[in-house]
Amino acid sequence: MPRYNPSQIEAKWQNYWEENQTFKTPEMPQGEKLYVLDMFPYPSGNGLHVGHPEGYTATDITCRFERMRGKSVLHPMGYDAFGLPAEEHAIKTNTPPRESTEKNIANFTRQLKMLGFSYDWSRSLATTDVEYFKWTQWIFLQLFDTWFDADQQKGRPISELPIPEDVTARGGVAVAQYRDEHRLAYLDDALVNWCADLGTVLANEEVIDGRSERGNYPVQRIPLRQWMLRITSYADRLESDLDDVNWSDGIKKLQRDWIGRSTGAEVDFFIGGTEQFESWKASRGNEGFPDKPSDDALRVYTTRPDTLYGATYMVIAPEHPAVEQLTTPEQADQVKAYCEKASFKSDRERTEDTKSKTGVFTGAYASNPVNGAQVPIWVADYVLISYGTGAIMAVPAHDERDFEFATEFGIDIIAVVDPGERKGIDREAVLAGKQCFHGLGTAINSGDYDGTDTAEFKELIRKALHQQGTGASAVNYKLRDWLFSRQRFWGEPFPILHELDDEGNATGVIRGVDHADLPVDLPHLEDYKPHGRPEPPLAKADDDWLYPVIDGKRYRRETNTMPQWAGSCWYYLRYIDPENSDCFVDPEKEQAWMPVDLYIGGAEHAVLHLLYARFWHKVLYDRGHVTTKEPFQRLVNQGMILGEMEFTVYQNADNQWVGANEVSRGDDGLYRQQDGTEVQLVKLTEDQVSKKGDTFVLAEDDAIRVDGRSFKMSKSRGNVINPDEIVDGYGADSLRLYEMFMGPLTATKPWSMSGVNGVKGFLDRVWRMIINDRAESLELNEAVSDDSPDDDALKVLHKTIKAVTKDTENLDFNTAIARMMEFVNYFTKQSVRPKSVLQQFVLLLSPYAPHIAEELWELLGATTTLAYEPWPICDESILVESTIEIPIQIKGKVKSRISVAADISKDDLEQAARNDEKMQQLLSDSEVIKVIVVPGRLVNFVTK
RNA sequence: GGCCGAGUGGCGGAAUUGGCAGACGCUCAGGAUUUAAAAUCCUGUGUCCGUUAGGACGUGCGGGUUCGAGUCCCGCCUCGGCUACCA
Repeated sequence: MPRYNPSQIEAKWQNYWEENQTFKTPEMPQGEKLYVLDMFPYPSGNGLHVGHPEGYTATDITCRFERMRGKSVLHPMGYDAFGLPAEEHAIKTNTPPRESTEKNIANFTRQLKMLGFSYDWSRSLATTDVEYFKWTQWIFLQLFDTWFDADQQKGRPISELPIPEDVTARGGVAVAQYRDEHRLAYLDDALVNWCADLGTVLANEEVIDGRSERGNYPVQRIPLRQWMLRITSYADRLESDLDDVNWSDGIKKLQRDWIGRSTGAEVDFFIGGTEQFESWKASRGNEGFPDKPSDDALRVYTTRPDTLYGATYMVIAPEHPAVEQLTTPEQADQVKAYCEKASFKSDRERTEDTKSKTGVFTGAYASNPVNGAQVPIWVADYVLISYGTGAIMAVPAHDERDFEFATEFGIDIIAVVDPGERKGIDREAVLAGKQCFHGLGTAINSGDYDGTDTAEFKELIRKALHQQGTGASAVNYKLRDWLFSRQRFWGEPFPILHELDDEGNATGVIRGVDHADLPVDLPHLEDYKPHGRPEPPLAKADDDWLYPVIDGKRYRRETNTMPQWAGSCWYYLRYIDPENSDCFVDPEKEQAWMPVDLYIGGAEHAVLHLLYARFWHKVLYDRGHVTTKEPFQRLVNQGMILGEMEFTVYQNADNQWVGANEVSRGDDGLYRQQDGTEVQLVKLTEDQVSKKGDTFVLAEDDAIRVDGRSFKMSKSRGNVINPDEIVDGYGADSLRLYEMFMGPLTATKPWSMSGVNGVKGFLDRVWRMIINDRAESLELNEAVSDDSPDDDALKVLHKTIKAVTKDTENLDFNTAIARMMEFVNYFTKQSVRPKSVLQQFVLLLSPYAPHIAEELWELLGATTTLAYEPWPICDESILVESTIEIPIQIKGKVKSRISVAADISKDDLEQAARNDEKMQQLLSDSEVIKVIVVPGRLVNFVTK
């Protein structure tokens, strides 16, 4: 019986595509190009997750569709294979990381091929390939060789860095040091996030609530000399160039918020005592605002210079260099104790108690530059050393945090902004300093500025401060420089050498490895486990690797490795020219294929990966290696796929039901709120549940509330769906189709096994529409005919072509599939199914379910793949209807329908509506006061 | 706490510029076919009233604009995601 047999068909066509290299992409685009990119997966040991095929199917549909529309499509796939999990796994299973990584890659490749994606597999790459990371190292050397010219807003070769005379005068070592300080890749003693359990430092972005994102281990802040990338130099461009790309507003906003640009002013508060204040101010008036704060002033950053008159105290971070200088002898013990305590506090502890503010008075005062008022200087850990100047002027009347702090320590609160009368604000309380108001308003208690509104005040005070030399406009970013080194084995080695003196000590001179000597491969190590100390595992390499000698000079290799993000910052460029051994990408090919026209992936990469990749791209652009400012022209984030809907309720020890709304989670389990008795979670099947109002309840007792929702798939919850099993049971085409039919690509949606079954049912019907599944051998359904189609058949076909084309263009795959289902529902009812119509339909289906489509295409008479057949064209003239049905409303409610000529005039339509039998009846005893006629749409009578 | 997104049948979801709410699929029920089952096919499936004909209500809640609101405006509620002292 020739039933639809996906496993047989799918294997057959996957082999065909591979043998015929159907999807091999030409070196250079022929005709219009389209570069469609998936976020390449991390090849974990668990294999593919159903979230992967969601985005991959979406891009594959687009690629197959556009190929048929004649575009030259680049659609590659690879692996982001360096990183912590692979190394952790390798340690656990005692295998070399490369071995287990390669095994995982093989498994991923098998799974991806099993899904029938039209990748050009000859372009596949892994970030762990030595030939790949050779170029990752090369790009790092580009960063090392670049400084950022703030005037031109551009990265330039380090050789073009202007060296100040006084540096030149101090000799070659000073010049080299000056250069090192300005490179985009530089070494810095930074307070880093050290994670002892992982044995590495982590980027800020990898630390969540003071714990590691991977593994959830505690993270400590310690000072360590680390490689940093000067991404902050590019903050402005990373922000403003978002205007030019086609990304969702949500993702753009996430990136903007992460960059966190704010504008305001830096202001110096004099700390040399009241007597000298006037003379200090006078000298500042002459000399202007210095680039670096002088010793006699404390510099703050504020976004609200208009509230300067309300500054009743100042706060410096515990790590601020001026702490010691400012602290008076009487306060020394207290301040010292506070600062020590703050340094031991983990980030977690510091963020945990954001509600209660702590701090200590230094004993010192500063003079407010606008009026000479004396303000006390405090130390408090709610001010961060890493942002702004590490010091603030505190305006408790108009800043929530300062308000809390001032309330806690009984510091004056002086209102300087009058909110006026507005909803939700108690004006009297604000003016009395009893409530905080951070909005805009009118200045009060601000000397000559009284009565000015906030925006204008900002501008005036900025000018005044500039003139007086006590302040200047400033811009700050939440974005910090990127901590780029890791103390782990499984990453790209840095192509950097540290010069040694005769005793074998580092001289402080560093150099890049010559291009000719790239790649720097990882050394063989018997033991690469982390040991809880910041010394990287590569330090245990043989001397041959560790101590190269060049031109008689002995060097020690950099032993840190790059973070996992490195490889994913530029992989989209390598796909364009993956075999090139002279160059990371051929310039001609780069120009022809870039930018990426469509990039689809999960929103979890919305900030980090995309920001890092854009940063590298911009550096490569500045240095003339790529021709586009932005790498990814259009970005779409697929939604998360949740597990199957779960119904849960609770039971106490006596097996009595406890509603989901009555239960709370305690430290050691679940308990009933009312009496504190312990309860247990019970999973229910659908038939045990019914609906009452908006809530689910137990079918046997509708007083017991049942919780019904879907959860994120996770091993611990046991709701993970394995793509292998779906393909085994239903076929790859069903999996692809189901994931696209679930709902809009960007929406979060729950998995449903019966939904998969439903989609399989559709493919079965497609098969039977064309194939006689009751025959002994494979033959066409007897309804399939060579006759030319009648008008209705053509109408259904062209309606389908139109809708599927439009929906596919817009990535509205769920509705495109619905339209194809309608087509099949129509034609399975027809006893005559013209072959020409079915062929067109098979082409429409092919991007979605390519295997069955190829098979049916062949059975309908073709001898080669349909992958490059022209996409069906909708003939609009066929769709023109001569008569249409028009609803007739009374006061907006549909009361009747009439059938009229499609091109009926407005007046005739109204008359036809009035003539309708039912309308005459309904309108007979009421007065029509107005008639709305929308030709082609409706007629609406407004009656009294 | 802040920001973003979303609330439409039993479930997933459809609905040009405001213009016939519930396309398509699942589920469930009934029927046909079958010795029986599976598979398949047909019919029905928002709620309420009504035997039928038909009618009323209905897109989280409360208001508003409009001839007409799922869609626009104002005020709330709930859920999900991200973020968290960034001055």
